[in-house]
Amino acid sequence: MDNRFIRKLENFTRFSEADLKALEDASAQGIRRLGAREDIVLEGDEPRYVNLLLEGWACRYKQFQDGRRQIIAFFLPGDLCDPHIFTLRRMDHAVATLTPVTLARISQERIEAITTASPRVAETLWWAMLHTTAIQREWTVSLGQRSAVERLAHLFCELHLRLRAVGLTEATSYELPVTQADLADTLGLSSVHVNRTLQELRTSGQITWKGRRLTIHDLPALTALALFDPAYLHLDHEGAHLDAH
Amino acid sequence: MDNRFIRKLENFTRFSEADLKALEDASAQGIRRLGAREDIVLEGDEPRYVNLLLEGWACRYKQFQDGRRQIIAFFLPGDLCDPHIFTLRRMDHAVATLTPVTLARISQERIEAITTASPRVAETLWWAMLHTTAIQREWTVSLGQRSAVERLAHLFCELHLRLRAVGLTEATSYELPVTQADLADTLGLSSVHVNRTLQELRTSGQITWKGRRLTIHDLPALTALALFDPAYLHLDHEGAHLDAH
DNA sequence: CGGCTCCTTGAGCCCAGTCAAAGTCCGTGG
DNA sequence: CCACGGACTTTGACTGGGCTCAAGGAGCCG
Repeated sequence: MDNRFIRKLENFTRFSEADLKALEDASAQGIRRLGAREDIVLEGDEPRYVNLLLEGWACRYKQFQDGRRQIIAFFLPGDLCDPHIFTLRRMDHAVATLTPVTLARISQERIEAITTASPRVAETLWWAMLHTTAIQREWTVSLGQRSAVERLAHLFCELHLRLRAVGLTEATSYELPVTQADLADTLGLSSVHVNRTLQELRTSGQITWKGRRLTIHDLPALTALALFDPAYLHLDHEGAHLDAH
Repeated sequence: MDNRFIRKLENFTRFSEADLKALEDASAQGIRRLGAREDIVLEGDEPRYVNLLLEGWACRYKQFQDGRRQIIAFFLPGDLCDPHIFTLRRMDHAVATLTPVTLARISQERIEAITTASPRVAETLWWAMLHTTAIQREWTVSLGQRSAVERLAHLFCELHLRLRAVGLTEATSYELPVTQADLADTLGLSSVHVNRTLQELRTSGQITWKGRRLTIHDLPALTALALFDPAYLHLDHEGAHLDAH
């Protein structure tokens, strides 16, 4: 299966044929391709569509007048930006691509149609939203309490599991198509310090990061260093009681 | 009106008599009183009820084995903890009181009943959840990009508007019933540094904080210092098109 | 009045930031 | 196939915001 969206959602529950068809149809609507570092949604925009990321990486961010920028979240393939965003009048943050991406645009009506048609799908979109907010909380914890190495290690562990959930990892490695400056804006560090912290992880033999591919050499050790507990991702088939068949 | 919950929700839309009755009834269920610094929900618990905070302050938090603690969110009177939390199997964080509180416990069935009975109420609970996650994003920005003074100033501005939305401010002041250590765990600072930063705000004439009451002497100046933009709180009657009558 | 808890202050240190320059990689065009 | 340019990474030297440790003060409650 190459539909990362459905693949992600099936980490919660297994769909029926009808569910699958409805989700496939929804993710084939309004396909757009964008290049790297393009804005998808601007702060202040009126929400018009739900954007579904099919390929590539994007991010939420907020930027101050003085240039400081915080990346608030990463969108990975299969991630849906805010299924209920229509309730709000204006976007309070921006969304931009990090790499070239493929997006689907899903209308409010279609979201309503597929959730009305299947309570299982409705519940699963709820789950996706709770999963997203749980990540946001964990980022709050990282920025508030973790040191530079811990933050970096934690992010690498999180990305490993999120990408694995959509089939985008090899055994111990994955594509990490962002710059050190992006990581700096994500982790609340300077890019110089991200660079030095990466070297610390490299020389201690924890990771390799060459030509966009990150390899984790000792995941248990990195997990311990990061104080990483995967429970908050809720990727462990928690909707088993809703499974089809 | 002394129902802070309804008062908060009416910052989004105006309810009908039937909506009001349903919400009043829901917030009168399973009333509990707890003292200061008691846990309401533990990390790892199975979610059983939605907790509605009627009086007092509480917080979400996460704590590491080594003692580091991050307060992830404040719950103020009228705040509802996670209306859809039942979808998840286990809590990935804890909730505790900061002051003595009064809580209502709302069951999953009742939440479903009132949202099914009134699409307006359903939409408003959606709004409340989006409001909460927007605050979480802004805290991410604060911890990632704002300096100590800016973080403190930003928090004071945010609390001012959130408390005003439920009628808990005087013109320029409000009750701030937390310790400097709590603020430290919220802002990712040490309590010593919070103390020094508070003095900076005091000696520059921005605030007074005596006997639990915080007074902001020049809100525009504090807003500017904090780079505070209230848009993310979405407290500006954004559901006007849904108003009853 | 004794004993909490919380706040305040001082001294010294360190993690991470800033500034600046050089090195590397990669795509593009001649 | 090489030269160029731009984006990104790496390194060095220095600075500073915020941390730690520690002790003393203030307020409050029984």
